[in-house]
Amino acid sequence: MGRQPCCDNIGLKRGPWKIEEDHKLMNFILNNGIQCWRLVPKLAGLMRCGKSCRLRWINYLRPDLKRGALTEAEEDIIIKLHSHLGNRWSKIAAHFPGRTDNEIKNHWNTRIKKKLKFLGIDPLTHKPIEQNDDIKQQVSVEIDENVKELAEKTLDYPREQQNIQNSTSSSSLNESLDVGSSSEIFQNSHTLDMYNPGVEDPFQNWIGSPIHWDLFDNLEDNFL
DNA sequence: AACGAGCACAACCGCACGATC
DNA sequence: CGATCGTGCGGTTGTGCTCGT
Repeated sequence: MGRQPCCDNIGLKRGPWKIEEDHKLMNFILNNGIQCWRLVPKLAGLMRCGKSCRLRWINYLRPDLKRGALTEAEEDIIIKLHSHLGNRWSKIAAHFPGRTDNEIKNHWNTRIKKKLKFLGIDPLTHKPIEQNDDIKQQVSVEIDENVKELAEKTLDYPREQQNIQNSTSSSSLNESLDVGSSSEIFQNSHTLDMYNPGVEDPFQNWIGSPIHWDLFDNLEDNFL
């Protein structure tokens, strides 16, 4: 009883995809479409399981994928969405056409999580981490001293900083995003910096306020 | 130049769920 | 109505690259 595995692993290739394999899969799907993932590798002449082909297509080969690092603004939206949706990466990714759930999940685990922890925010609850007073004070001092360094080194921030600092207008922030729906989301929600009028550096303001999440609440209807 | 640590990302695994038989 | 199938999802692991020593 129980489910059969999606494929027997006998004779099937695993590990990183080669360019020839990518070409085979890409050509097959572009010419024939996707009827049944299980049949795709057989018909395309690949020694992979259907699941592996599906993953490769979704996360890497799809023509509509957006390449490049996630922007600071996209990170903000991800954090907000995560506070509402939790680890439902596919739901979060649905707000970023061209981005994959895997990509967002990886970005969360490798960068945003650390960023939040560093700022004293629990990535799970999105609330300030409970600490005794001594530790709180110590962490607070460390954060103050390291905020700039964090922004400059850890977060690949300067590029975005330039974009943001060059203008306080929402349109400029939108221009700093790639075209696509995240940009549209920002246009619809009048951008995040509308909540901090007059603040030249939204990032500095953001990290100084653990309850910054409240500022996002008005955006909820636009997202959910 | 060689090595190891840390990091980012690609890929795999196992489970859940809806559809179909 | 239960068994099976196909697919999607989230957690985890593997791999390759970069950087510091």
